[in-house]
Amino acid sequence: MPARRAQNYACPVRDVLDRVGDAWSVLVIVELARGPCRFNALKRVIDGISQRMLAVTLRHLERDGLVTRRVLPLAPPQVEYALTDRGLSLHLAIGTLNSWAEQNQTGIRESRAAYDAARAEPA
Amino acid sequence: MPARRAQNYACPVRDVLDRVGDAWSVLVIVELARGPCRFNALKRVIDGISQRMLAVTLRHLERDGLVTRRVLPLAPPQVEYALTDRGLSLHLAIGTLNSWAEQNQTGIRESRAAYDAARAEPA
DNA sequence: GCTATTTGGTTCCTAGTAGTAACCAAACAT
DNA sequence: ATGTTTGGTTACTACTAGGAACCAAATAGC
Repeated sequence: MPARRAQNYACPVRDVLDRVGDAWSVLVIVELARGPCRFNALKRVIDGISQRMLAVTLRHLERDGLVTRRVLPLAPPQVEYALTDRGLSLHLAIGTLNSWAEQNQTGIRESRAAYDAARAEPA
Repeated sequence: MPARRAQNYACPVRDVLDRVGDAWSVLVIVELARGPCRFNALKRVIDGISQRMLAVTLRHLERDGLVTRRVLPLAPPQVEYALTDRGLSLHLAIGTLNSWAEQNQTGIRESRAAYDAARAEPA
């Protein structure tokens, strides 16, 4: 368990990234930031996610108090998910990271290309 | 490749998280933000990391232009790693996330405990 | 009445990869 | 000449992320 030892490191960011570093959490949060949404609606809009991964992701977010789950007493029972205040504040924090990403993605792509090119031709 | 499809989603954050969401990258960046550092020095200070993971992590960061690698022409050749300006700016962006984590880690722990307790006793 | 579809999941299994352990090679020290 | 430091690479494994398939209830369609 190397990640555990890393947490002895007392680095709070690691906690966040353990939750949000996976492929889907951010996508779900961003989508829910637009407003509450039902399970299958989320599944449709987050293209490529499987039912299982959406369910797992939502459970995690719910457990951390980032998302609420509300079952509507309807015929085919509908479940509405929404961001909590905490989830909303995380969305803002992610926004910062997003800005950085937008400003730097071109530069990063160039760096990668240069790096790869340098190894490709060790002439 | 679900993560790929997710990137069609045109979500720049995902790019960042793909690089920085792993267990070690943030730790390395935080450590290098204190100043340049050699390979084994990093290995010693980042408790629990293996040689391979440190090497892999540094390669990734170098490829993205976040870290420079400088070989010192000494007897047992020493390699000094340092953050680039881009790496430094990422460190700042991570700082935001870190603040959020510090402010919310208590609340999150409580949410988790409450959630787990609720499932434990489905009385 | 019988089938199909929508709701929101859960179970089972596999493929991929994160991570560990072991090996490598040069140079200096003892 | 054996050991230790430097900075890795290679070979292997165990875990888990994630896809495919299944489940169950109710309404809609025919």
